[in-house]
Formats: sequence, C-alpha cells, structure tokens
Amino acid sequence: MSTEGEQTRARLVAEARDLYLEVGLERLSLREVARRSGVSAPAVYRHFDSKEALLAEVCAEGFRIFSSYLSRALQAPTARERMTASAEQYLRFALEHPHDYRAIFMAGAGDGPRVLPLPKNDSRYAGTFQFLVDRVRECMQDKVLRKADPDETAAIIWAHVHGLASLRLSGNLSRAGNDAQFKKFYMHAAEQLLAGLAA
Amino acid sequence: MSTEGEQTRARLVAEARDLYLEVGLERLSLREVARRSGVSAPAVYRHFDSKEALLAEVCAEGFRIFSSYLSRALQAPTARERMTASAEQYLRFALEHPHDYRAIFMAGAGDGPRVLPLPKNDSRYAGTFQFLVDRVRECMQDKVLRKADPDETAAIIWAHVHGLASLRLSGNLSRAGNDAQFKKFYMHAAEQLLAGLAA
DNA sequence: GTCTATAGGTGGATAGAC
DNA sequence: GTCTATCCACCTATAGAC
Repeated sequence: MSTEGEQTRARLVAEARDLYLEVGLERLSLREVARRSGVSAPAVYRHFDSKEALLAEVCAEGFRIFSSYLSRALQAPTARERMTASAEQYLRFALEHPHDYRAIFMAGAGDGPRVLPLPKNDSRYAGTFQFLVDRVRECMQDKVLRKADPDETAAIIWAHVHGLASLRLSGNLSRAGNDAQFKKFYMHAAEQLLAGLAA
Repeated sequence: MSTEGEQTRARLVAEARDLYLEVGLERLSLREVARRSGVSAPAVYRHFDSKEALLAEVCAEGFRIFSSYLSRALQAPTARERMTASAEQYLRFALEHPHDYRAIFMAGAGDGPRVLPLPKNDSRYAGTFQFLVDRVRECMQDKVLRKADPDETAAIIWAHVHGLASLRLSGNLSRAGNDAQFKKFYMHAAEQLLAGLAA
C-alpha cells in the first residue's frame, strides 16, 4: 500500500515525464510540473531535493523502458537472431520513444555543458555496451561473426545502429520514407554490415 | 575597408562564438556576449534582429568550417581514396570541433523542441548528404562499391561515421583510448564497412 | 550607434504559517 | 506536507536621451 505522500511523489514523476515528452528537459520547469500535479511549486521540494533529482527519476524511467526493449531480444533462439533482434529492438526503442532516446543517447555529454542529470560515466551506459559485447561474443562462438576484439566489433555495431537512429531522429534520413519503410531499410543495412563482419 | 559598425558586428559574432564554445548555445546570453564585446546589451540589437539571428551567424561559421574539412577530401586521386578521405575528414571535424559538430549534427531536431537556429530542413544538410552520394556514385562507377541505390549506400555510410563521431563525443566510446587510438580504430572500422559494401 | 533605464517575463529555491 | 508570499538571479527586448 502507498501513503498519500508516495502517491504525490509518483504523480510528480509522471507529470514531469509527460511535460518532458512535450517540451524537452531543458524547457521543463518545476512550476509547470507542480501546476499539472495539482500542488504548489514548493511542495515539490518535500519530495525531491532539487529539480535535478526529479529529472533523474524521469531519466531512470526512460532507461527502464530501454532495458525492457533490449531484453526482448534475448528470447530469440540463435546467437545470430539475438544479435539482429538486439539491433532491431534498439532502433524500435529510438523510433517509438524518441524523447527518451534523445535524452539518453543524443543529449550533450563529453566536454560540453551538461543539461541532463545523467552523469557522464553512468554505469547504465557501460551496461548497454556490455549487452552488445555479450551478443557479439555469442556470435563469435557460433562462428557467425569473424573472431576479433569483441569490444571493437560491438563498438562498430553500436555506432551503426546509433548512427541510423540518431540521423533519423534528427530528420536527416527523411528520404528513407515513413517509419515502416525506414525499418525495412535499416534491417537491410544491418545485413550489409554483418556481411562485412561475418566469419 | 570596414566601418566601425562592421567591426563591432564581427566582434559580436566572434565573442558569441567563443562563449558558445564554452557554455553551449542554450546557456549563451546576449548580455554576456555584449559584456565580452565591450558594448551594452541593447547595442546588439543594432546589428542583429534577435538572439536567434546572432546564433545563426555562429552556426553558419561552424558549417563553413565543416565544409572546408569535407572539401579537402576531394584532393585525393582515386574515387576510393576520396571516399575514405571523406569519412576521415568528417570524423576529424567532429573530434577537432566537437561543439560545432554537436550544434550541427547532434542537437535537437525532428519533433523535439528546437534550441538551435538551424531550420529542420536546412539545405546545408541536404548538401552534406549529396556530397556523400556523389562519392558513392564515383565508387560505384569505379566498381569499388557494389551497384545499389546510391542514396541508401550513402545513408549507411553517413550513419556509420556519424554514429562513431556521436558516440565518441558522448563519451560512450572512451574505451577506444585517446583520439589518436580512436582515429586508428575508426579507419579500421571503415574498412570493415566497405568490405560489406564492396563490389 | 551607443548608452542608461526599465519593462515584463521565467526560473529555482526558501521562510514561515497552518 | 502543503500552502502563500517572497527572494533573487537571470533572460530577451524596448524606450528614449545623447
């Protein structure tokens, strides 16, 4: 069971998430979140230490959704299918949750000014990379991929799917048609990449 | 020769650019640009209609630098070398001008809220894509690349280099070592991609 | 073309009553 | 835990004198 306080907290996170999906993290204000949640702005500070703490919750939710997409790829029977399914799920997440994808993988990082509450070296990024490395190792064991440094091969594959997702969300691959046509295109592209990496 | 007014205008663009390289476009304020330029904030409006107009100049400068990188690739003697040199110059630009690369290719676009003054369907993006398509056509004529839809092949290559650049700038390919090591890695990666697309 | 002064707004965060 | 009231910093942009 949940106390009223917990309900308010959950409401705040949900409304913050909705607002973030509308206007983006940078344009999200605590005042508006509070207004939509039916409480006053200062009340937010009874549940979160700062705006950043609230946004961290919003990001965490996005990451959980992302993880659920990736984990679906594990149900495929063979190593090769798990590999292609991972790429497909990754791109599906990007297309179906563009704001989350943007926040997680396209937002400023590195030496630029940080807007998001995701720390630069968040372990969840390493987890994503490790997931791909594991899929690559499986494929190498099954001689689907050529034996090589799994980290390097995983990086190449990640760059490939991230590049497709990122350019698509930026509107620079609009020539590829609608999402259904784009999906067909990127599965075709994935096959060509695998051909270059095949055993 | 240049009037004082033109000098002030140039000074404003230069200082805006410096500030943008420090704090990013979102955190750039006209007040600070004016302060650094040695003029008052309202004076900016004698040279630019709005903040956006000033930022458009800053972005244009980044695009000009980007173009100068790409054009260097045209000096290579063969189609295949022009192709790989294009990828190399693209990635060099991203590594040597990370803020510009971020502003041009990684910033919010598509359906998200726009921060930058670059319009969604700016012709300069189409120009970048066309440049790659031209390189691909050359390679197909020289039978370096397999005959296929040049647009599709160019998109795959662009996604590949953009993915590498983007993940690198996001800090997600830090395992690849320093920039020199990373450069070696991505030239290696490019070879593997070309192998998959080769005739 | 530049200035001072200011309008008019948004934002995060706090104080203190209840 | 929630409220009202408020502080303080910052922003873009304009008005009008010089």
